[in-house]
Amino acid sequence: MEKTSFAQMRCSLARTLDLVGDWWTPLILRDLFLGVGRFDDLVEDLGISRNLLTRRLKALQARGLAERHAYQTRPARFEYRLSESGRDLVPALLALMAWGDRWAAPAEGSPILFRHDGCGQTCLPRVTCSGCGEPLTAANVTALPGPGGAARDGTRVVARRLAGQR
Amino acid sequence: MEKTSFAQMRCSLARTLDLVGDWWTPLILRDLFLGVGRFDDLVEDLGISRNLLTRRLKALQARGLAERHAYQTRPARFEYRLSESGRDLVPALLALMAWGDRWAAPAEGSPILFRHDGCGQTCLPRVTCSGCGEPLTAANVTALPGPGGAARDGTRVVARRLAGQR
DNA sequence: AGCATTGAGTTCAATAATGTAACTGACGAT
DNA sequence: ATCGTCAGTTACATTATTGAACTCAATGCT
Repeated sequence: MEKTSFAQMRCSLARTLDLVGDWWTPLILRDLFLGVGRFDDLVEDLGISRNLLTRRLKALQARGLAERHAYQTRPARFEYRLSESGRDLVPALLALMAWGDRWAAPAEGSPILFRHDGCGQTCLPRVTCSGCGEPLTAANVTALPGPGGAARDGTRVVARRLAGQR
Repeated sequence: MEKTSFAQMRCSLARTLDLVGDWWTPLILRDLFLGVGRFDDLVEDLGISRNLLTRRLKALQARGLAERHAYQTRPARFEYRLSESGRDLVPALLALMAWGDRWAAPAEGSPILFRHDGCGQTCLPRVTCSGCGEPLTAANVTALPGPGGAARDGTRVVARRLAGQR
């Protein structure tokens, strides 16, 4: 009766969630991105319990999203940093933040803004098509069966539908 | 000793996770987007237990991300659909899927592809700056304090750092 | 009419995950 | 010699998730 793993599902969203979908994990990644990487700072910033933070950080290292670096010896002290794959996840986190700004922002306004250094402006992250650069929406994208599709747990019905059967 | 709520945190990512960050919830939203909206179809597709699906669907309705529609009467039968805010979340889910395609894809390749109807091409969702259209990365965005920032649980340390104190 | 089937859930018991709080242990500072 | 900091552990209570069986109303089949 283990918690169901999404790792074997034939769906890239499921596999992503298996790696970073745990409660607290995206917030930890956000903090690492923002430069909050020490154990006690994370505890204070998030209000997460210490034992759970320990487990999450170990899992993030095991999964390759974060790395543990000693920033001093005697006494040995460590901080956590994003790995390459962790940094690559940041834009997706920004997209989730942008949704929160639109649909769940506090009355006081956005707590954190982001500046795009390229153009210097405070920006809204948008999800766009790599081909033409236009914004993607639920209304203008169509799902197609991919090469790795299969009717397994996680996409049993979806795979049938995409294949055109029922 | 309740599960910690992220709803009151002064961070749009935390507030987003409070609404859709539960285990299974993003996969349910994916299925609703793909047109799998009936109770038994969701159970079969995902392999989720029925009582948990009941809870998740009720929560999604309560939070305004999904709606319950009768598609026939006598006998009364229902299906779930994305609301406006739920549809608006789809691009962020696509961004997460794109990350999974890069970092956690099965050997067989992407299970599902998406076509952007505007340009007709199979596309990679990218997160870009609304101002200039360039892709956002962890390296080219800088966090700034926003109007709703506050040193509360969730951003206690981050808010201090952004404000320039330590 | 009698019985199996379908859709949309409930109920129940066992196991896993999370939260709270106190504790450890190696230093360094007063 | 004691206090404080950092980076965790340990123990225990409370929720969550799982798996399986069960309900209930309305048809469809024979």
